[in-house]
Amino acid sequence: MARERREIRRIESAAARQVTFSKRRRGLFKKAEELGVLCDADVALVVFSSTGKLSQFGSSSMDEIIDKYSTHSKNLGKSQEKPALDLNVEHSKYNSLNEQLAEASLHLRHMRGEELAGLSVGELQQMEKDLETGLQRVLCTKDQQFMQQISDLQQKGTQLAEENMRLRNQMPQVPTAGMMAVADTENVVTEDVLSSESVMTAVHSGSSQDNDDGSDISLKLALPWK
Amino acid sequence: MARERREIRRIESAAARQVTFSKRRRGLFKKAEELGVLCDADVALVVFSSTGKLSQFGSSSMDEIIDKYSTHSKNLGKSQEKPALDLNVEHSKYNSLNEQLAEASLHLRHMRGEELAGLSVGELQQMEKDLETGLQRVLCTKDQQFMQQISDLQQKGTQLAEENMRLRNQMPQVPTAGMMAVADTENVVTEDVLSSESVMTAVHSGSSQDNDDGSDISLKLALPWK
DNA sequence: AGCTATTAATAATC
DNA sequence: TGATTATTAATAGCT
Repeated sequence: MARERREIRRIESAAARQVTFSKRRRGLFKKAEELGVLCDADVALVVFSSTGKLSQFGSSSMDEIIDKYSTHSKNLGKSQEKPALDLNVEHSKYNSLNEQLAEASLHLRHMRGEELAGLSVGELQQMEKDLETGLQRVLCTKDQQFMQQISDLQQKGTQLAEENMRLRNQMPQVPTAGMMAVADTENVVTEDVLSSESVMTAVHSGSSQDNDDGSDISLKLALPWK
Repeated sequence: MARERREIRRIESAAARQVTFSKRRRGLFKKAEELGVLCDADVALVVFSSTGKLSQFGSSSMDEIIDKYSTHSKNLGKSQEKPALDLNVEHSKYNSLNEQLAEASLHLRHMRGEELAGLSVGELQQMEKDLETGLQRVLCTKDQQFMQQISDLQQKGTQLAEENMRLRNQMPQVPTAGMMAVADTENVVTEDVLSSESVMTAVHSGSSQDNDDGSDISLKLALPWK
């Protein structure tokens, strides 16, 4: 990469060696960093110059990467000086952890939609859409039922409140404290729980029939509550 | 250094990333070796691919260089004891942390709907499960809130019903048809909408009046919803 | 340290 | 994965 090709041999001249070291070291670190960034890799680089000077680079924490390395290399054969049983156990644990990490990484990539050779995007999307639609429908139904229950309850509450009012009005005397409290409660009930649906339009039939039916229905809904 | 300049950013496509990783890794290792030879330097290079695969290079013994590095770095702060056991403990901690971090990060991105290019059937299913779980939790929360609303309404309804009863009992005469209707309603109400909370005790006033009023009320309530 | 002439690395493509 | 090639990046030899 230069005016002239250079043989890959130890540079005898200390000065030239130093110069080349500086230049190439910079290039090497740059490359290391680029690899780490581009390929989402963990890179650890340690360089001791011939003068003993230390340079280092780690895409993340140096110690972390080195620890990881140690774990791997231990797993792959080398028996440490103090191959205590505990150590071996620890090693296998580390091994397991590492495997899990790799697996998790793979799993994550899949989740990210990467490395999906077999499936077509359209198929996947269709599947997702279908599932989502199904879930949405279930949700809607459930919500509607809840809404209905609430509506019914509200209706029931309003009905009872009005009934209370009527009873109170019919009762010339005997106003008790309990009644007062109830009155308050009624007001609260009247407040909208489902604002969107509480556009109650008051309509009255001039005549009064079918009362029983209406009340029966009301009763049915009300019963469940204690 | 190629057909086109490439931004130094994480390559999203796993396939492309893998290809680039292979090429650049080779280049990096070559450069590392050349630096070691040309400049008589000690070079240690450790690379973990995004899949967790380990690659390493050492101009001399890896462990030797790493030891040297450790010695150097020790001076600059951290005290690394010789007790391998402690180191191992540290390693496992590190690994565990890494795993958790990576997993959390992945899940987050996934939840956000990011990085979903393509998936295998198996992986898709898992994704769906995860998504469903998230949805389920949202649903549960929503349901709980609905339940709470219903519960509150039921309480109010019960309170009102009891008040009605009290009022009725206090009213010696003037028993109207409407009252009867209400009484029926109460009975029906006893059916469970929320079985857990439906312990309504049925109490009836002997008299029955106010039929007309009751019907009016029913109509009012019924109209709004439907 | 800068500056090029060259070589080496490599991104895109097959 | 490997080979090919057009380009870019790295860098050897000088100043």
